[in-house]
Amino acid sequence: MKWRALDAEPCSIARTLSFVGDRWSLLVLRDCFLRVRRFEEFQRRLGVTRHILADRLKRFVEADILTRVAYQSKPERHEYVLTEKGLALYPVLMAMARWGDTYMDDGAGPPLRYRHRPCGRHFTPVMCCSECGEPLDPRSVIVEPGPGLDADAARLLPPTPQSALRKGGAVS
Amino acid sequence: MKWRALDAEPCSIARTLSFVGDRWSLLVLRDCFLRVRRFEEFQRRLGVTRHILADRLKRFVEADILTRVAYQSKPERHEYVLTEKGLALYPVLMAMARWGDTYMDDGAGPPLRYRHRPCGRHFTPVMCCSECGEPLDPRSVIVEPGPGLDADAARLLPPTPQSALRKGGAVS
DNA sequence: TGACAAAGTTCCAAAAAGGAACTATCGTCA
DNA sequence: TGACGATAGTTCCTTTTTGGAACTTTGTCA
Repeated sequence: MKWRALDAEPCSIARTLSFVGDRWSLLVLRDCFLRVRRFEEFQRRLGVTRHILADRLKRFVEADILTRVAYQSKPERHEYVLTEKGLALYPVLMAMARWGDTYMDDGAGPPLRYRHRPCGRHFTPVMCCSECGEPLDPRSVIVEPGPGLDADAARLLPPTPQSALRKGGAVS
Repeated sequence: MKWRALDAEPCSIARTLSFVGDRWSLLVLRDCFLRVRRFEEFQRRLGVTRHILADRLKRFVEADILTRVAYQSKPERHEYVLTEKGLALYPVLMAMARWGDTYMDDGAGPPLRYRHRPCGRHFTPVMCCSECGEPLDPRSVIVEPGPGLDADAARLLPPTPQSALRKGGAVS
């Protein structure tokens, strides 16, 4: 399958990956969330080659994930700022940070900690159910076809009734 | 920067990306969460070339994200099942699904819907603060150095005091 | 005038992915 | 017995994507 064809797949994960499923995209966005805004600073921090960085920034701007804002003229200089659509990728990055903190810790503890301004405490991000607020367990989630799933694409569905995710896992 | 060197970066997102930051890894895992377990079925569903699939599965097994379980002998056949470490990547995938549902909807609505078995309702995944339970807004999170951040790596930190994430965003 | 900075662009070599065919083991069926 | 199918890979070659370094452009500052 061709790579950029992913955005036509009837799967929201595949569509998201058509933007961020490569070596550098999410690291560029991580830096955006850390208030990095300028080409040179992305390049210095990430060590990515310049033409890859230019390409990723261009694609993000085209996708309205970043906007290019002039911060001076003569010569014209721009910086890259997250849009609302870009800010909405925050849970993806926090989920990765959490996983890395848990499983890729080198023994020294997490490199960064996060403090929640409203409650004032250090926290970890937890993925919760929008309806009941409980933390999500993959074994407690039932996947169902949605309105955007055409008949042909039903191959993407899991078997019914849904089997256990693993030996000993919960079954309906 | 060399790609696999990412796992040595003092950043949990970079370390996580050293496993899942490529074209196919997260799609393989998506299928694992949909109860796909066998080589042929991954290959058929994803359209990925066979040697890439073999390589990704091998790497996941080596990383203890999947385990290889025999389901018959003569000839020996194995299937791939998520470990706890692999199951812990669920929030990453759900965050991507949510973003795709929101921003990559082709007008037909989401391809899949999720029902939370404990409360019985369709839900969307929401990233929340572990301490107060409120949904996270990137503009309300303060990033601080953690114990795993050596002095040299402090370059990864954002400027202090932390500037606004975007024009009009909240500032401390 | 010459050095410097920011933001790219260009060129070539190296690595990774795509595509198709090939291999190996065993069971089944004629 | 021998062909065929299923499963799970492996091999070979081509195309695409990255890595690395140098080069360009526009304007400031000493």
